Amino acid sequence: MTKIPEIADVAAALQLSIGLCIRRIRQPLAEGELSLPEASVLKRLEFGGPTTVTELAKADQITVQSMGTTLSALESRGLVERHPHPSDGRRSVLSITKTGLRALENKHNSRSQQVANALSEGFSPSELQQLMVAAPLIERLAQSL
Amino acid sequence: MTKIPEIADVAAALQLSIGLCIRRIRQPLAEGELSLPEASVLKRLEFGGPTTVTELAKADQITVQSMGTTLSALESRGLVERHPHPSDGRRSVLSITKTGLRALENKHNSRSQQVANALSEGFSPSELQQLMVAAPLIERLAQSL
DNA sequence: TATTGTTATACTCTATAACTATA
DNA sequence: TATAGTTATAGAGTATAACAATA
Repeated sequence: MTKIPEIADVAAALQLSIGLCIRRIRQPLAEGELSLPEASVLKRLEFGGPTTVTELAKADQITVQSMGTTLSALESRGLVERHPHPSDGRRSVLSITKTGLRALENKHNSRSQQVANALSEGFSPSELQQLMVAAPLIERLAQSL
Repeated sequence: MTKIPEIADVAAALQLSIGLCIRRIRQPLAEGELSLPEASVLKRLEFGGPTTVTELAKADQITVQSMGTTLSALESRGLVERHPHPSDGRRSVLSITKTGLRALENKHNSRSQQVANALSEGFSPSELQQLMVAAPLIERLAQSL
């Protein structure tokens, strides 16, 4: 019989694990690597097509200004391009460049890929299953903070 | 039959959920609240008793210098105290103060408590169980990054 | 020499505030 | 007025480098 866990125990366990994740993932990247927010933006542009700063900010639940910072960094490295919106002069339309697509393909240049590599090397299928189940729960937790 | 999840799917799901957690938890705290690293230090001092900067840094897997920053902030708010080590003049011994203990007790003044509150309000026992199973896996993932 | 700790500096990712330009 | 975006500034949490004091 599986015992119902105490809230405090779950909270403590998650804080420990997620806290460590935060610290690890946040560590400085080597030259040219993609940070988590950068990879997130590039993936959205790859799969969702060209869009605006405001839409990208909404998708990642950060402010427009913060998204602007990330986009400027990506633009200066030639990974995204800014074009004027055809009908609305206020907007800019962002799209991923060929260089950006190549950056995403590289298996070692992003935290995303490092996560994937770590998973494939150190976890069993049933553990992957358990992580898959937990992911949406963690997202819901984040949403409610 | 539960399907074995694709590595890429697990990686993407975890990035989304943990990434959002990172952004949420990192948001500025209200005056006097405890940040995640601050609460972590206070809890260690509460349960593990007085110890040194180096030990605390090891426990949270950050550099001594970074831990020093956190401790200085806590000290200036009167939540921890620094005392000379009895036999080794190089070391300082940190301990939690009564004010620090009171800060930990307050149910609303830390990210930790916010996590606990969110869990108790929005998750079923079986979901808590699933999170409990995932926590050590996430920690192992973080360790291997 | 090795260990403990501090100070100085910088980086990433985020925020708020104030602004310009367009609708 | 409202919306889209930029620029300026600040803050949290980390890092590395260089140093002083003690073992």
